[in-house]
Amino acid sequence: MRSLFHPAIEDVRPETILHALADPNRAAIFAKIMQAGCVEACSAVSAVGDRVIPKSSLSNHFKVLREAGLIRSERHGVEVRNHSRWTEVEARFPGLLAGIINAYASDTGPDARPAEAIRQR
Amino acid sequence: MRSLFHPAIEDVRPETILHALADPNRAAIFAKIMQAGCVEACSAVSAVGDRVIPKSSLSNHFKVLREAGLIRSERHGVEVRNHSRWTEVEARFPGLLAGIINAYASDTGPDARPAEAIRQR
DNA sequence: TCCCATAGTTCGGAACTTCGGAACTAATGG
DNA sequence: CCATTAGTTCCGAAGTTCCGAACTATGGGA
Repeated sequence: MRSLFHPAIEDVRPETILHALADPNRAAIFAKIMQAGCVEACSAVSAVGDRVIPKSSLSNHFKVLREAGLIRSERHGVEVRNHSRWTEVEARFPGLLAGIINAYASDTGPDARPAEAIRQR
Repeated sequence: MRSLFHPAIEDVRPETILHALADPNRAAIFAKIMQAGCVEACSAVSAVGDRVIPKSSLSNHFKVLREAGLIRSERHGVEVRNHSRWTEVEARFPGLLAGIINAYASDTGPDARPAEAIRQR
Protein backbone atom coordinates (compact mmCIF):
# COMPACT_ATOMS: atom_id res chain seq x y z
CA MET A 1 0.00 0.00 0.00
CA ARG A 2 1.57 3.26 -0.97
CA SER A 3 1.76 5.88 1.75
CA LEU A 4 -1.11 8.33 2.04
CA PHE A 5 -0.68 11.77 0.53
CA HIS A 6 -1.38 14.85 2.65
CA PRO A 7 -1.02 18.36 1.24
CA ALA A 8 0.96 20.93 3.21
CA ILE A 9 -1.44 23.43 4.78
CA GLU A 10 -0.15 26.22 2.52
CA ASP A 11 -1.07 24.13 -0.53
CA VAL A 12 -4.65 23.74 0.63
CA ARG A 13 -7.06 25.65 -1.61
CA PRO A 14 -10.51 26.97 -0.73
CA GLU A 15 -12.16 25.48 -3.84
CA THR A 16 -10.90 22.02 -2.92
CA ILE A 17 -12.30 22.31 0.60
CA LEU A 18 -15.65 23.55 -0.71
CA HIS A 19 -15.77 20.76 -3.25
CA ALA A 20 -14.99 18.17 -0.58
CA LEU A 21 -17.67 19.47 1.79
CA ALA A 22 -20.26 20.12 -0.93
CA ASP A 23 -21.14 16.44 -0.64
CA PRO A 24 -23.42 15.93 2.37
CA ASN A 25 -21.97 12.45 2.99
CA ARG A 26 -18.47 13.84 3.20
CA ALA A 27 -19.60 16.77 5.33
CA ALA A 28 -21.23 14.27 7.70
CA ILE A 29 -18.08 12.15 7.83
CA PHE A 30 -15.96 15.22 8.53
CA ALA A 31 -18.33 16.48 11.24
CA LYS A 32 -18.25 13.04 12.81
CA ILE A 33 -14.45 12.84 12.78
CA MET A 34 -14.30 16.16 14.58
CA GLN A 35 -16.87 15.47 17.26
CA ALA A 36 -15.66 11.90 17.86
CA GLY A 37 -12.47 13.19 19.49
CA CYS A 38 -10.75 13.62 16.16
CA VAL A 39 -9.98 9.92 15.72
CA GLU A 40 -12.09 7.53 13.71
CA ALA A 41 -11.51 4.34 11.75
CA CYS A 42 -12.88 4.51 8.21
CA SER A 43 -15.16 1.60 8.84
CA ALA A 44 -16.67 3.22 11.93
CA VAL A 45 -18.57 5.39 9.48
CA SER A 46 -20.50 3.07 7.26
CA ALA A 47 -23.86 4.71 6.84
CA VAL A 48 -25.30 8.21 6.63
CA GLY A 49 -28.99 8.40 7.40
CA ASP A 50 -30.60 5.22 6.11
CA ARG A 51 -28.25 4.64 3.27
CA VAL A 52 -25.28 2.30 3.52
CA ILE A 53 -22.22 3.70 1.76
CA PRO A 54 -20.26 1.05 -0.15
CA LYS A 55 -16.67 0.50 0.92
CA SER A 56 -15.22 1.74 -2.35
CA SER A 57 -17.21 4.97 -2.14
CA LEU A 58 -16.19 5.46 1.48
CA SER A 59 -12.57 4.95 0.59
CA ASN A 60 -12.93 7.58 -2.08
CA HIS A 61 -14.69 10.02 0.31
CA PHE A 62 -11.81 9.73 2.78
CA LYS A 63 -9.35 10.27 -0.04
CA VAL A 64 -11.14 13.45 -1.12
CA LEU A 65 -11.20 14.78 2.46
CA ARG A 66 -7.52 13.88 2.90
CA GLU A 67 -6.41 15.51 -0.33
CA ALA A 68 -8.46 18.60 0.45
CA GLY A 69 -6.33 18.96 3.60
CA LEU A 70 -9.27 18.42 5.95
CA ILE A 71 -8.10 15.23 7.62
CA ARG A 72 -4.88 13.38 8.34
CA SER A 73 -4.97 9.60 8.00
CA GLU A 74 -2.48 7.22 9.57
CA ARG A 75 -2.31 3.50 9.37
CA HIS A 76 -2.37 1.83 12.79
CA GLY A 77 -2.04 -1.86 12.23
CA VAL A 78 -4.82 -3.01 9.99
CA GLU A 79 -6.93 0.13 10.31
CA VAL A 80 -6.56 3.78 9.42
CA ARG A 81 -7.14 6.52 11.98
CA ASN A 82 -8.36 9.87 10.80
CA HIS A 83 -7.67 13.11 12.61
CA SER A 84 -9.25 16.38 11.64
CA ARG A 85 -6.85 19.15 10.60
CA TRP A 86 -9.30 21.74 11.94
CA THR A 87 -6.69 23.81 13.79
CA GLU A 88 -4.43 24.12 10.77
CA VAL A 89 -7.30 24.87 8.40
CA GLU A 90 -8.82 27.34 10.86
CA ALA A 91 -5.49 29.18 11.05
CA ARG A 92 -5.30 29.39 7.27
CA PHE A 93 -8.97 30.16 6.54
CA PRO A 94 -10.53 31.55 9.73
CA GLY A 95 -14.24 30.90 10.08
CA LEU A 96 -14.52 28.78 6.96
CA LEU A 97 -15.10 25.38 8.53
CA ALA A 98 -17.26 26.73 11.34
CA GLY A 99 -19.52 28.44 8.81
CA ILE A 100 -19.89 25.26 6.77
CA ILE A 101 -20.43 22.89 9.68
CA ASN A 102 -22.97 25.24 11.26
CA ALA A 103 -24.79 25.60 7.96
CA TYR A 104 -25.22 21.84 7.71
CA ALA A 105 -26.12 21.56 11.39
CA SER A 106 -28.83 24.20 11.11
CA ASP A 107 -30.22 22.82 7.90
CA THR A 108 -33.60 21.23 8.57
CA GLY A 109 -34.38 20.21 5.02
CA PRO A 110 -35.43 16.82 3.54
CA ASP A 111 -32.06 15.19 4.32
CA ALA A 112 -31.28 14.69 7.97
CA ARG A 113 -28.59 16.81 9.57
CA PRO A 114 -25.16 15.38 8.76
CA ALA A 115 -23.68 15.83 12.22
CA GLU A 116 -26.43 13.72 13.72
CA ALA A 117 -27.39 11.49 10.84
CA ILE A 118 -24.34 9.36 10.97
CA ARG A 119 -24.57 5.92 12.49
CA GLN A 120 -22.02 3.69 14.16
CA ARG A 121 -21.55 0.27 12.62
CA MET B 1 -37.68 33.80 -22.50
CA ARG B 2 -39.13 32.02 -19.57
CA SER B 3 -38.95 33.78 -16.23
CA LEU B 4 -35.95 33.12 -14.02
CA PHE B 5 -36.32 30.68 -11.14
CA HIS B 6 -35.28 31.72 -7.64
CA PRO B 7 -35.55 29.36 -4.67
CA ALA B 8 -37.21 30.59 -1.48
CA ILE B 9 -34.56 31.16 1.17
CA GLU B 10 -35.85 28.26 3.27
CA ASP B 11 -35.32 25.92 0.30
CA VAL B 12 -31.67 26.92 -0.01
CA ARG B 13 -29.36 24.06 0.97
CA PRO B 14 -25.77 24.29 2.19
CA GLU B 15 -24.48 21.66 -0.26
CA THR B 16 -25.87 23.65 -3.18
CA ILE B 17 -24.17 26.84 -1.99
CA LEU B 18 -20.87 25.02 -1.48
CA HIS B 19 -21.12 23.43 -4.88
CA ALA B 20 -21.83 26.79 -6.51
CA LEU B 21 -18.89 28.48 -4.79
CA ALA B 22 -16.50 25.54 -5.18
CA ASP B 23 -15.82 26.86 -8.69
CA PRO B 24 -13.33 29.75 -8.47
CA ASN B 25 -14.93 31.45 -11.49
CA ARG B 26 -18.30 31.47 -9.81
CA ALA B 27 -16.82 32.54 -6.48
CA ALA B 28 -15.14 35.43 -8.30
CA ILE B 29 -18.38 36.39 -10.02
CA PHE B 30 -20.26 36.27 -6.72
CA ALA B 31 -17.60 38.32 -4.91
CA LYS B 32 -17.74 40.85 -7.73
CA ILE B 33 -21.53 41.13 -7.61
CA MET B 34 -21.34 41.86 -3.91
CA GLN B 35 -18.60 44.43 -3.97
CA ALA B 36 -19.94 46.17 -7.08
CA GLY B 37 -22.92 47.51 -5.12
CA CYS B 38 -24.90 44.34 -5.57
CA VAL B 39 -25.86 45.10 -9.16
CA GLU B 40 -24.08 43.79 -12.21
CA ALA B 41 -25.00 42.92 -15.78
CA CYS B 42 -23.93 39.42 -16.78
CA SER B 43 -21.75 40.74 -19.55
CA ALA B 44 -19.90 43.08 -17.18
CA VAL B 45 -18.13 39.95 -16.02
CA SER B 46 -16.55 38.40 -19.04
CA ALA B 47 -13.14 37.29 -17.89
CA VAL B 48 -11.50 35.98 -14.73
CA GLY B 49 -7.76 36.39 -14.66
CA ASP B 50 -6.51 36.03 -18.23
CA ARG B 51 -9.12 33.64 -19.42
CA VAL B 52 -12.20 34.75 -21.32
CA ILE B 53 -15.29 32.85 -20.25
CA PRO B 54 -17.59 31.91 -23.17
CA LYS B 55 -21.09 33.34 -23.07
CA SER B 56 -22.76 29.96 -22.68
CA SER B 57 -20.57 29.05 -19.72
CA LEU B 58 -21.19 32.44 -18.13
CA SER B 59 -24.92 32.02 -18.57
CA ASN B 60 -24.64 28.67 -16.86
CA HIS B 61 -22.54 30.08 -13.98
CA PHE B 62 -25.19 32.71 -13.31
CA LYS B 63 -27.86 30.04 -13.41
CA VAL B 64 -25.99 27.92 -10.85
CA LEU B 65 -25.54 30.93 -8.53
CA ARG B 66 -29.19 31.86 -8.96
CA GLU B 67 -30.50 28.37 -8.27
CA ALA B 68 -28.21 28.04 -5.25
CA GLY B 69 -30.05 31.08 -3.82
CA LEU B 70 -26.95 33.28 -3.88
CA ILE B 71 -28.14 35.91 -6.34
CA ARG B 72 -31.38 37.35 -7.64
CA SER B 73 -31.53 38.16 -11.35
CA GLU B 74 -34.00 40.51 -12.98
CA ARG B 75 -34.38 41.45 -16.57
CA HIS B 76 -34.14 45.23 -17.15
CA GLY B 77 -34.71 45.82 -20.81
CA VAL B 78 -32.16 43.91 -22.78
CA GLU B 79 -29.91 43.13 -19.85
CA VAL B 80 -30.13 41.17 -16.60
CA ARG B 81 -29.21 42.75 -13.27
CA ASN B 82 -27.91 40.54 -10.55
CA HIS B 83 -28.27 41.31 -6.85
CA SER B 84 -26.60 39.31 -4.15
CA ARG B 85 -28.94 37.66 -1.62
CA TRP B 86 -26.22 38.00 1.05
CA THR B 87 -28.55 39.31 3.77
CA GLU B 88 -31.03 36.47 3.36
CA VAL B 89 -28.32 33.81 3.14
CA GLU B 90 -26.47 35.33 6.10
CA ALA B 91 -29.68 35.16 8.18
CA ARG B 92 -30.16 31.50 7.29
CA PHE B 93 -26.52 30.35 7.50
CA PRO B 94 -24.62 32.88 9.64
CA GLY B 95 -20.94 33.20 8.82
CA LEU B 96 -21.04 30.82 5.86
CA LEU B 97 -20.54 33.30 3.04
CA ALA B 98 -18.08 35.46 4.97
CA GLY B 99 -15.93 32.41 5.67
CA ILE B 100 -15.93 31.38 2.02
CA ILE B 101 -15.29 34.82 0.57
CA ASN B 102 -12.49 35.48 3.07
CA ALA B 103 -10.93 32.12 2.30
CA TYR B 104 -10.75 32.98 -1.40
CA ALA B 105 -9.57 36.51 -0.65
CA SER B 106 -6.75 35.31 1.58
CA ASP B 107 -5.69 32.58 -0.79
CA THR B 108 -2.37 33.48 -2.34
CA GLY B 109 -1.88 30.33 -4.37
CA PRO B 110 -1.09 29.87 -8.10
CA ASP B 111 -4.44 31.29 -9.26
CA ALA B 112 -5.00 34.97 -8.64
CA ARG B 113 -7.40 35.97 -5.91
CA PRO B 114 -10.97 35.85 -7.25
CA ALA B 115 -12.17 39.04 -5.62
CA GLU B 116 -9.45 40.97 -7.41
CA ALA B 117 -8.86 38.84 -10.48
CA ILE B 118 -12.02 39.83 -12.23
CA ARG B 119 -11.84 42.26 -15.08
CA GLN B 120 -14.34 44.71 -16.54
CA ARG B 121 -15.08 44.24 -20.20
C1' DT C 1 5.99 -20.03 8.39
C1' DC C 2 1.59 -20.24 6.09
C1' DC C 3 -3.05 -19.21 5.95
C1' DC C 4 -7.02 -16.61 7.40
C1' DA C 5 -9.68 -12.57 8.59
C1' DT C 6 -10.12 -7.78 8.50
C1' DA C 7 -9.42 -3.10 6.53
C1' DG C 8 -8.83 -0.51 2.83
C1' DT C 9 -7.52 0.47 -2.23
C1' DT C 10 -7.78 0.00 -7.17
C1' DC C 11 -10.11 -1.13 -11.49
C1' DG C 12 -13.50 -0.45 -14.84
C1' DG C 13 -17.86 0.48 -16.80
C1' DA C 14 -22.34 2.89 -16.48
C1' DA C 15 -24.52 7.19 -15.26
C1' DC C 16 -24.08 11.83 -14.59
C1' DT C 17 -21.96 16.62 -15.04
C1' DT C 18 -19.45 20.26 -17.19
C1' DC C 19 -17.70 22.95 -21.02
C1' DG C 20 -18.22 25.61 -25.01
C1' DG C 21 -19.48 26.51 -30.06
C1' DA C 22 -23.50 27.26 -32.91
C1' DA C 23 -28.08 28.33 -33.28
C1' DC C 24 -31.78 30.44 -31.08
C1' DT C 25 -34.93 33.98 -28.49
C1' DA C 26 -35.95 38.53 -26.45
C1' DA C 27 -35.91 43.57 -26.11
C1' DT C 28 -34.72 47.93 -27.93
C1' DG C 29 -33.42 51.52 -31.24
C1' DG C 30 -33.17 53.22 -35.71
C1' DC D 1 -39.23 45.54 -39.62
C1' DC D 2 -34.29 44.99 -39.67
C1' DA D 3 -30.02 45.39 -36.94
C1' DT D 4 -27.91 45.08 -32.64
C1' DT D 5 -27.02 43.69 -28.15
C1' DA D 6 -27.88 40.39 -24.28
C1' DG D 7 -28.66 36.10 -22.80
C1' DT D 8 -30.43 31.11 -23.26
C1' DT D 9 -30.73 26.57 -25.18
C1' DC D 10 -28.97 22.63 -27.59
C1' DC D 11 -25.88 19.09 -28.06
C1' DG D 12 -21.53 16.52 -28.51
C1' DA D 13 -17.00 15.83 -26.40
C1' DA D 14 -14.47 15.47 -22.27
C1' DG D 15 -14.34 14.78 -17.56
C1' DT D 16 -16.16 13.14 -12.95
C1' DT D 17 -18.62 10.21 -9.77
C1' DC D 18 -20.50 5.96 -8.15
C1' DC D 19 -20.09 1.33 -6.74
C1' DG D 20 -19.39 -3.88 -7.41
C1' DA D 21 -15.63 -7.00 -8.00
C1' DA D 22 -11.01 -8.05 -7.61
C1' DC D 23 -6.96 -6.89 -5.34
C1' DT D 24 -3.32 -5.59 -1.59
C1' DA D 25 -1.73 -4.91 3.10
C1' DT D 26 -1.41 -6.07 7.98
C1' DG D 27 -1.74 -8.81 12.04
C1' DG D 28 -3.05 -13.04 14.51
C1' DG D 29 -3.15 -17.58 15.22
C1' DA D 30 -1.89 -22.75 14.32
